[in-house]
Amino acid sequence: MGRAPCCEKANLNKGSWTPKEDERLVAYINKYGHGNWRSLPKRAGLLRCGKSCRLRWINYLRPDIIRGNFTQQEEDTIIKLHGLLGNKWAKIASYLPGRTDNEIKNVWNTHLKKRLVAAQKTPTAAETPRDLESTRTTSSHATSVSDDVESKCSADHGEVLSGKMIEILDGVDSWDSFARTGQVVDEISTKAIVGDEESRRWLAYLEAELGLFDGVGVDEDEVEMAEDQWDAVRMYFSMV
DNA sequence: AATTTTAGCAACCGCACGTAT
DNA sequence: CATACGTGCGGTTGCTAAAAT
Repeated sequence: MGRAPCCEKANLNKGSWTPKEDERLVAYINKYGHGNWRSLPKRAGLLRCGKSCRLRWINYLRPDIIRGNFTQQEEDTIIKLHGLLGNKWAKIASYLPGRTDNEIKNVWNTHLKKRLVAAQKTPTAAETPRDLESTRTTSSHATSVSDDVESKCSADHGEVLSGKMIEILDGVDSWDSFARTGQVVDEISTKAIVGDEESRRWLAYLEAELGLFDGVGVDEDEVEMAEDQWDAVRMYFSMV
């Protein structure tokens, strides 16, 4: 038995959202919350599929979205997390507050993948072989990078390492966990990370947490991690 | 200036997973 | 336990703007 379609397709708008539709969706969610996405369009008076509304909200209309170019550090983080996690865009996004899985996926496919391929052919100061080496601590998850780079990424360090790292990643629970360590004390800061300083500290935390960037820029005094989280990291390195 | 090609991005589609019944 | 349903994720498509010819 096939599943019923997620929504009645007839007479629903598709394609780009109009400002009017955006306005209506934002107004509704601000007032009532999204609740059940499937029934939201009808309640909000939108001729859209619930999935379409959800996507539009998550990727574009959410107030805590950071729009604009990715910083070098964000790009480095994506490259290295992709090396560990593969095409787990949602997981990667959870380590980059304000960025969406869709956006990260697009950046990867349009910029970073090409850069990695180019860097592999002609290593530069920015993408040295050592830099690339750190991305090769990866797993079988990776499937979408160019075959050349991807095969290199998956070959060297094996399943056990990445598996344990992923366990730690799951344990750390990304941004929310960071917030709970006391780096971010209030709900507003947690939900609307826009300050450079906040982002920088978060990325430093991430670096320390994952051993990214080969220790560059990591300052343990500044990055106060919960003791049990440091324990997880120490345990990881003792296992490797 | 007109046309073609390429790059970037928003959105759609189908599947998988978790949960309720 | 089986089924239906809601949600989230990842792959892919298609539109638009910019760059190249």
